[in-house]
Amino acid sequence: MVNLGKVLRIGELARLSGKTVRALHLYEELGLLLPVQRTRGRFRLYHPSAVARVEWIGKLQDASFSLTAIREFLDDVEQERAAPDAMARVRAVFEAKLHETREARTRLEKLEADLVASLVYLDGCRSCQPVHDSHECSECCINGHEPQTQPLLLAGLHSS
Amino acid sequence: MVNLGKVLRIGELARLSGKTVRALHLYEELGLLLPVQRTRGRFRLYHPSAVARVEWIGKLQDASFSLTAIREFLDDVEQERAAPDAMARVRAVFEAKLHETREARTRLEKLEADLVASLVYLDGCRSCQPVHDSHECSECCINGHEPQTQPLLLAGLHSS
DNA sequence: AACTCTTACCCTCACGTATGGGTTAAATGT
DNA sequence: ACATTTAACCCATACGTGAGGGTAAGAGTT
Repeated sequence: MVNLGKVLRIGELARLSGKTVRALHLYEELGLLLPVQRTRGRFRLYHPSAVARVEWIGKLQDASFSLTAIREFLDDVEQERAAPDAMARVRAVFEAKLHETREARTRLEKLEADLVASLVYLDGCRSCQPVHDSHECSECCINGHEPQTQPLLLAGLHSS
Repeated sequence: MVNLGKVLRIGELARLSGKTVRALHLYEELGLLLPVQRTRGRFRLYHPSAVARVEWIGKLQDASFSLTAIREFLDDVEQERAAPDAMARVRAVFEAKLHETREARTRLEKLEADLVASLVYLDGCRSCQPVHDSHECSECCINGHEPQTQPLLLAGLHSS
């Protein structure tokens, strides 16, 4: 946008990609991102395609690849262009990640249910608030109400 | 199991709760877990209910509460037994977490779709492998195939 | 003797934050 | 036309964070 011509400075790249300057420095340290050149004063200058590169890194991070894993991933692809199993490797990695993701989603769904159960339980508490003062209500809600039915997320509050 | 009577040592507590000794030490440093007493030789001795406490900590961690957040949570509940809004606070925290969780699940679902799309794309690649040698296929699969349709998770591989 | 526990220290990852200075581009002054 | 100032930007370096993992030397327990 600002640079109609060719290059971006790190701040622009940061804004366009949604990352911080610090993060981009780190990516360079780890060999994930290189400026096409530097100014005389050592300012980094990036090709516009760096935005896509950084966004790609972000995508893989969302997929919970570590930065070093992303680095290995790049190495694999760059150095094994001639190997017959390059794509097979990528496939394997993605398939493994897909399984992880499905498991993570299942865990999140369980957590959601736990949270809802806890909120329902606390709703029950609120209805007994008018009956006695709030000190007793705390006792009632945290310690009472038949301990077995207490949601897991509230079960640790009694024994300090 | 081993201690029929009263107390657990840290290793037993670790085994029963599925955490490491190191983690339990950390919880103590942060004020989340206290031994009922120590032996003359400073070995920590825990009440059996500590197992539930540790499991509760784990549950909240699964809900992506940080340990310091859990600490604040405990403070809130312990120090505000007399305050009328103690339960309201707990509710608020849980409701916020529920929203976060739903958002996280949505993100995971998007990620799952991305992964599936990438795998489908790679399947397409594999079908063109017999046509030419693997070097060219790598070029084809990573750089070719109409760039716009390339899944996001594969889009960063061309511009090194 | 064999096992468990203690404190203490360093390692990891993906950055955040702080320091103290250098660079660049634009606006102003002469 | 050239010089200076200014604001914004950037540099390298180093230390801090969270939630532990790992290891070691020594001391306690059975």
